[in-house]
Amino acid sequence: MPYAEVSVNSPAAGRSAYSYELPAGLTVRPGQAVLVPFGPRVLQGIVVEVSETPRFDDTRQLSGIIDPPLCLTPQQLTVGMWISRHYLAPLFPSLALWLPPGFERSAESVFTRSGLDIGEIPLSDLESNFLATLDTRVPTDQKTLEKRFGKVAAQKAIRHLLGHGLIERRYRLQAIKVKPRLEKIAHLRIDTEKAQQAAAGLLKRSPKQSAVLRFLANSRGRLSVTEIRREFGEVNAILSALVNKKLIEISMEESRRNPRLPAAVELPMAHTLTPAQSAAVSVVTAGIDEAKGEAFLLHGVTGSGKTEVYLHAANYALKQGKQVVVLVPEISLTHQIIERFTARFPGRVAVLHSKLSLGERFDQWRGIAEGDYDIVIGPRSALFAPFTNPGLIVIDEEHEWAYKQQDTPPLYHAREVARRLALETGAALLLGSATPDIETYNKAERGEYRLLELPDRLTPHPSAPLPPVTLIDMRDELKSGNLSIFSRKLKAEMESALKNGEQVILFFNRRGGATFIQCRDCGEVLKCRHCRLPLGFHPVENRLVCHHCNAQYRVPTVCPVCKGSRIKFIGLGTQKLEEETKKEFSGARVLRWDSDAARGKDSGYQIFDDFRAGKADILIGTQVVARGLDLPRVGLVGVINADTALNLPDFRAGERTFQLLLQVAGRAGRGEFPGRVVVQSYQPSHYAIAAAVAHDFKTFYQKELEYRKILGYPPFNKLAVLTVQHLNEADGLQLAHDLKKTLELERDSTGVSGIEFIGPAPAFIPRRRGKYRWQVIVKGRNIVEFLSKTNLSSSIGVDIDPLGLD
DNA sequence: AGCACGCCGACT
DNA sequence: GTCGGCGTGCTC
Repeated sequence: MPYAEVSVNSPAAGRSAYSYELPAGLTVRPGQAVLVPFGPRVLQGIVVEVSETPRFDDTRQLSGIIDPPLCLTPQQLTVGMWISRHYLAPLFPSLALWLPPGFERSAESVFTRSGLDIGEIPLSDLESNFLATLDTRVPTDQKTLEKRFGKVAAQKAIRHLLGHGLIERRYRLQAIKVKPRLEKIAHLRIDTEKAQQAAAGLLKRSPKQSAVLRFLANSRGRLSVTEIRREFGEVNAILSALVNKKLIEISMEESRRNPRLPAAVELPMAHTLTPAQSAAVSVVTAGIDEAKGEAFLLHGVTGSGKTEVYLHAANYALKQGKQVVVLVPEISLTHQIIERFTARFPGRVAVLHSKLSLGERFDQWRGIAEGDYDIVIGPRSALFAPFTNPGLIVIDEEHEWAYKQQDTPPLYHAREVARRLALETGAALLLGSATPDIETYNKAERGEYRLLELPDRLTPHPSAPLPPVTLIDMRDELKSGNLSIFSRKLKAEMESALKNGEQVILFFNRRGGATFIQCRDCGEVLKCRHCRLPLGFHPVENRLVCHHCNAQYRVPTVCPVCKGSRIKFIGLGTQKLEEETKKEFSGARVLRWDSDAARGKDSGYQIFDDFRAGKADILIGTQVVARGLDLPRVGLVGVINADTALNLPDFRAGERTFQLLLQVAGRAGRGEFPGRVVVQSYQPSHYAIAAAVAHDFKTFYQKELEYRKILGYPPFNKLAVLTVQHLNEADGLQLAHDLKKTLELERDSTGVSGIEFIGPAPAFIPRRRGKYRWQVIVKGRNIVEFLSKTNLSSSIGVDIDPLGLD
């Protein structure tokens, strides 16, 4: 008798599949979406395996196949299961990444009144009221009842009434969330020639009918009623007259909700490539042909034409009848790349992202599944587009942190999942960046990825070099009595740029602001004695705390290095910077673009467009202004505080700082004006800053790798963060200690070596939803293998390859 | 996530 | 004695 191992859509199912007996006559395939009984409910599930022997003795019968039928491909199934294994994530959500938007439906309770008489049973007013609202046949769902009687009261009443057998509970899946949209379509019942004749005949007596008929005939005999209405106004009577004359027919047809894509002019592929670009393209196209899932790292300085390489490689894959996935870090900031793809491949590009409505996302998904589109662009989730034969996966700005899923398991990294998907499907994987991730570059160096370089910058002036960078030591400014935010050099450069009609970008590094303490005389940042990571300040206890090992220190009054007394909390906001800028440059028009200013759906674009259109002279911004924005009138970029991000308690702080500085420097000199950059820093000799100023990725990479090696950070070890939560702070800490001890015992008893546990320490968000959170860091070679053998309680959060250790 | 089971305090 | 609070364990 056949059995199915099923991943069940219940938080309780965890990482395991459950065994079900197949009812006689029913066959299912691995990947199939099914319904299964789970406790008192019937839930959604995905078949992961079909076998003759169950993994569990006491099986129940599988309920049936979900309608309409849906089945993951073997590759999708394999990748989904890999995600669950590798990230120690629950199985169903890992597989569900492939499911159409709105597919997941949980079970809800519904109630009917039983035939039982109330008799002597004591009921409160609310309970009799509650009972009266229920029908004996038509069930009412719990949500409605909770809305009417209040959540707690309803639950109490349910319990009481159920206990006395006055009501009955059943379960059903939530209502379907999205349906295909139906649209009224008018089409001709006669050929277009006859329709033209009929229209001529109608011209005298019914001119409007005649016009509508001609309009239809001129539109290949098919139009939606909405379109006709847009042209002629209210047309219901006219259409029904035409229907009565048996000239046309009206039917309901499925239509697509189309998200608005940037309107783009069609552009041919004719663009000539530089020798470096065409060399890269031919290597990638060979990879597409070989279909072995090879990975390529395209390392190209800002403005070296990486997108053109993507476009040519994509064009090649499409010509082979294959599909293309293009991942971008955040959809809202990358509409330039969407524009270029839609211009080159009009009508073939689907966009999938969370700002679309559920209906739009559903329709894009269906369009992809039905072959209407063969390119998809979107953030990390676009990787899970339902392509049957992907030939190329592009990850633009592959170093970006947005590719790591945060908060909701599975906490996957799109780059790593794309690697698995490429290996499974044979698609070529193309990672692009001006500042590759250290781990990615390390893989390229070791030959796991193939390195492609674009060393030259393409600007209107073909040989324009990278913009010269001046590094200002802010300690010198202080010593010479300049207490302003602006160094003398930056101020002078800004004045001359403004006089020259150039635009200026001021980059302000928000990350790390006010969380660390620095000496304004020598630039020293207070660090943990054990971990060498900057200490965070906890105002409540007035103490300095290491977020790595939880060591605590008193706040010193003098600098431990230079004995100076000007120890300061670094705290400057963009708003303050805006004020200061307006004060110092009174004639200039200033715009601010940070996450506060860009809250609204489109206001980010708005600020960008305004600045690009020359409506302001100075743009002040945080991370967002560093992205790949093309602003041709920017001559000068000023970095207000290059080093604040260096002082985050995070081993990737150096990498992050380097990436940001290089990106922001790349904004200068992309058009009419020669670019230059002024970088202000309290730690100008730090290798991340020195290398960024020299535009020298290689040197930075080597220095950073040395540092990672000494401290045993990735790529030399793998990391995981385990988080425990508890309502009580001390109990939570105790739990975390217990966890660490259990894991240490486990490690020692199984003879595993090279794994260490650090902490417990407060999590970066030490309290969330009323619960205190403590974390234990796991560091070592085979930590995933080790952790999956231990049976961690499901209440412990696991983050494999965390972004930072903060 | 729910829900059942089961053990302790407040009350008829 | 009973009702009902929420700690613990289970769902093939």
